[in-house]
Amino acid sequence: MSRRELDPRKELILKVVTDDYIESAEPVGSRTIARKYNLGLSPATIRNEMADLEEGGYLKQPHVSAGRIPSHQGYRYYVDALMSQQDLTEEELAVIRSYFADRSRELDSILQQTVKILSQLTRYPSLMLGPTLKPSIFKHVQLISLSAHDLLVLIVTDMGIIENKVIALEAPVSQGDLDRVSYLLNKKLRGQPFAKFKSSLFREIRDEMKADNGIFQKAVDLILKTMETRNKERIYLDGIINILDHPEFKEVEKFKLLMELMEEEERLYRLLSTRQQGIRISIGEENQEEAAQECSLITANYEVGGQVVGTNGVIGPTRMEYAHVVSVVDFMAQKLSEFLSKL
Amino acid sequence: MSRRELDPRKELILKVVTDDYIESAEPVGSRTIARKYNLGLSPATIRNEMADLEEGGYLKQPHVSAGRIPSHQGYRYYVDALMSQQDLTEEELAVIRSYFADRSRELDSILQQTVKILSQLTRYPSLMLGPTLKPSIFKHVQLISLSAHDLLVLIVTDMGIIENKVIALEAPVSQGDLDRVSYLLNKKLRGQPFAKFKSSLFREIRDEMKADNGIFQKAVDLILKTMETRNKERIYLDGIINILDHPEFKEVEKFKLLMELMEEEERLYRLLSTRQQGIRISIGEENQEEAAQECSLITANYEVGGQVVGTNGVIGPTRMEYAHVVSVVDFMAQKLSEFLSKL
DNA sequence: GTTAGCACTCGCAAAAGGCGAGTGCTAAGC
DNA sequence: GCTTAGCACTCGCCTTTTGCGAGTGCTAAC
Repeated sequence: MSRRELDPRKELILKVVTDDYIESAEPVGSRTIARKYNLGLSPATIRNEMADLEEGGYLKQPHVSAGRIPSHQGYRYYVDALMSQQDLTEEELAVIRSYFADRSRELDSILQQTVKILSQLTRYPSLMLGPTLKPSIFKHVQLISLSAHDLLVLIVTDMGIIENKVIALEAPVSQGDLDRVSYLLNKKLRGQPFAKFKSSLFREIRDEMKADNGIFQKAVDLILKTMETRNKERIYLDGIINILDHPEFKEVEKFKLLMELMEEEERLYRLLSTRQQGIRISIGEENQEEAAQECSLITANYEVGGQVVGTNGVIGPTRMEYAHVVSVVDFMAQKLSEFLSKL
Repeated sequence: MSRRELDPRKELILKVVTDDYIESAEPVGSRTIARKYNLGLSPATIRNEMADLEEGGYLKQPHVSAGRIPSHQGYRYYVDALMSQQDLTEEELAVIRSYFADRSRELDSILQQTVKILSQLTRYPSLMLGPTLKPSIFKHVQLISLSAHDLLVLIVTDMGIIENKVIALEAPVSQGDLDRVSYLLNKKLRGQPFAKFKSSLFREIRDEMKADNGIFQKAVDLILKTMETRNKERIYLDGIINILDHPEFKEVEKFKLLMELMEEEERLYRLLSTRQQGIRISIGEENQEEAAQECSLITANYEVGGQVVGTNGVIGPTRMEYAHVVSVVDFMAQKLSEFLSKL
């Protein structure tokens, strides 16, 4: 990316402007900088530099008689080259560590809690794309008769429940029969990684079933299809209110746009999903999603056994505490990876 | 309650004022009423009546030179005695009916969907308190080994999955052993209503287990405790953004208060939980919850086998379309009751 | 290249003014 | 005695005006 294309003094001023704006949410003027940051430069000099930075597209002025704020390009440069690394405080580390120390919960609530902690630590809305099935190991399938014609199918992986679906049957079946099917499926599949599930394996099972009992044909088909093409990963959200603490959302309309995005899983999914490794920062218009074009999104993928399985992240105004959030999101993804890998 | 304590003309005027204010969100004046509603009364007469209604506490003036709006007492009278019944439109009926016609989903997503439809039909945020365990029938328990020391416990009722928990074991156990325990528990419990679960039954099972295999003692204890004291019912939410369409929430602070409430399950639980039968309307300060004191809450309980198991409802400004929402919430609860009872 | 000085811009907040919807009161009418 | 026309009055709100101040760009001197 674009780095080291500005001379050191311009970089310094861009950094100071960005830092100050992130903190204050007010356009920052040359006087403020001179007074507050002791750079050994007069306001006039700073003004000249700022004019250059504006010409280069790194800063902009909301209106003529105001100070400067970073443009998207300015933020991008800041994030890529200027931002000072900010380590997590002891408290923050402690919160995350102690959270992951307690292991006796099921997957769903672990993820829900994770995203809650993420929003508490960053003070921004946070999101999470739940883990994919692929690298998991099949643990168990169970068919449970709910009524004469309804069948509950449970699929459990080494990480916990992944899928549960009710299937309507045409012909009634007894729990005993279901147990036999469950037993056979488990015998075939237990301990296998999902990644290995191939159509051939399913066909083999189906044929075996057919020989065994014809009436299960349809049910088994459905189950196998469920296993092959499972629903989208669940999306977890927390701390949406945090966004209201920032002046860029004081107008209800702005907030509403974002809130609408939050209520639509499909769009969130598109926003989050990427198999790119490591931390990802999308600033403003870099986001495809229109409602998020005045926002920045910081995400990191988490892994199980070296393979990316999900994403956690934080969304906020482009004027976001990048340094801090990057640290938290990164560390969180790391810990979550460790945690899930241990399961 | 207070009904028929106003003469018919005062009632008429209170009704007209309330209807108009609900629609327009603007204080309504005597001229407007005379012009718009053709009551055969001059503005002056209406003014006199309104002055009386204000003295009686049914109306109030936001400020001297404005029209009148209903007070909480006014809304209460309106709701109890004046509100005209508003039947659901054919479309609305169709939406709900066709929704409940499709049965092949699992409980959790049914409830999630229900609350979504509720908010779409009413255009207010809607809430739902998930069903309690009590009137359900135990269908299945399954112990699944996730790793050497982690055990997934699943409890399934006739309505679908209800509980799944990970339990840490001290000593490793094999899946085969777990299957045996599952089998025994199921033999004892399948088909029993949860309401019949008594400590004595559990003790009996535990004793039998003890004789069978000592190392399961602790696991079984945990499972039984889970069954006895299960977590709070889940709370479902949808359509929070709808509240932003109403001018009473145009100030972010007002909205934030409500949003904070929505993110705290504990408070929502207190707000919703009641075993009172039928429809319930809480207007403004009648709500205990402070954040909801400028709101009204309309809820109805749903039942399985004649026993109340959960609550669904809608929250909105006190200036709410009571008649319509009451119909929707009521019908929805009814259909949901039917649906769940059929399972 | 840096900086002091200065005229200029312009958003914003407070003050001023005018409008209009709505009221209460009074007195006349049915 | 209830109803209503008439009228003076109130007061929130919208618009306009005004003044302030933060900030700028330019110029000229260092």
